[in-house]
Amino acid sequence: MKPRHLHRTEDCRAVSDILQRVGDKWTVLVVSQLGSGPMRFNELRHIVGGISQKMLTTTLRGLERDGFVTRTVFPTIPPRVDYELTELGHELLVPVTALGEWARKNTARVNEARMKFDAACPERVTRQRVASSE
Amino acid sequence: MKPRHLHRTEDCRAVSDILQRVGDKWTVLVVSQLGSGPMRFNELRHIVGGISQKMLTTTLRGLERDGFVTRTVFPTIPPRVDYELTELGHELLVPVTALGEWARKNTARVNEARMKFDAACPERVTRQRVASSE
DNA sequence: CCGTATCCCCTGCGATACTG
DNA sequence: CAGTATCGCAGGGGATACGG
Repeated sequence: MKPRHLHRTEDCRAVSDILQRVGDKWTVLVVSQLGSGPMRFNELRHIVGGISQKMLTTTLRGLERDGFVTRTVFPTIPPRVDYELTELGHELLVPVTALGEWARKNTARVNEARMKFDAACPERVTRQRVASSE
Repeated sequence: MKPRHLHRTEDCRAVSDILQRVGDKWTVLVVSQLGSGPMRFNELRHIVGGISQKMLTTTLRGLERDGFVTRTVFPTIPPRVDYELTELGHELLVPVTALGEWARKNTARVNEARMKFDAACPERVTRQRVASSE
């Protein structure tokens, strides 16, 4: 591993790749819930709320593929499937939770900035904050 | 603020919202570069590499709206526009960088998991991946 | 109960061309 | 130089219906 900070493009791509996994609509919500312990499909579905079974399946498949969760099938009737965070998944949860905490604390600031921006925006074209004059 | 951990849906929505900003294709790359100091439009465009002017504009607008960067126009000819991280932007960079570091360190593990999954996949998935066109 | 398959809309995003 | 406007495609993601 090179100690050089050449985050030009090469290295950042892979990082950006993982960041996008984290950033997609449901991943974080699902992983957060699984942080409390293993959970069944519909249990997860109910707790997350608003997620379709298609997207839950897709999300879980992605997480499984990336090695963040394990999928355990109990060949019973009715069938039962448990999802659980792997070691890697728990490790991921650390920086993700930190970011989540930051987000939670700063939501107000972001919303305020948005309202301010939207309020100054309506003319769209004349929205320039010039450096010197005006 | 309630001390209860009712991260059911209410709170997590806003968090997920910001997480998606962070997770979109270019935001992190742009913000990272701006972490080094203010930068001009094309300068940014060149360094990030592979981003279209449309997406750079869109990304920067979003970041500006959320209060993460400032946009300063110098009414000169040719025009010059500087983008710079705000205090909020710098603060965001902290947890984002932490997550980025984690991603950088664990890219190999994720890739390994992916290859393993893809290798073991055809047995459990009913439908095989058809050879893509080309 | 746990999925997969289909349809379909909507948006992200790239390519290109044009202004101030 | 720093955008905006328009087009077009590919993929995300919801609703629904069906299968093991």
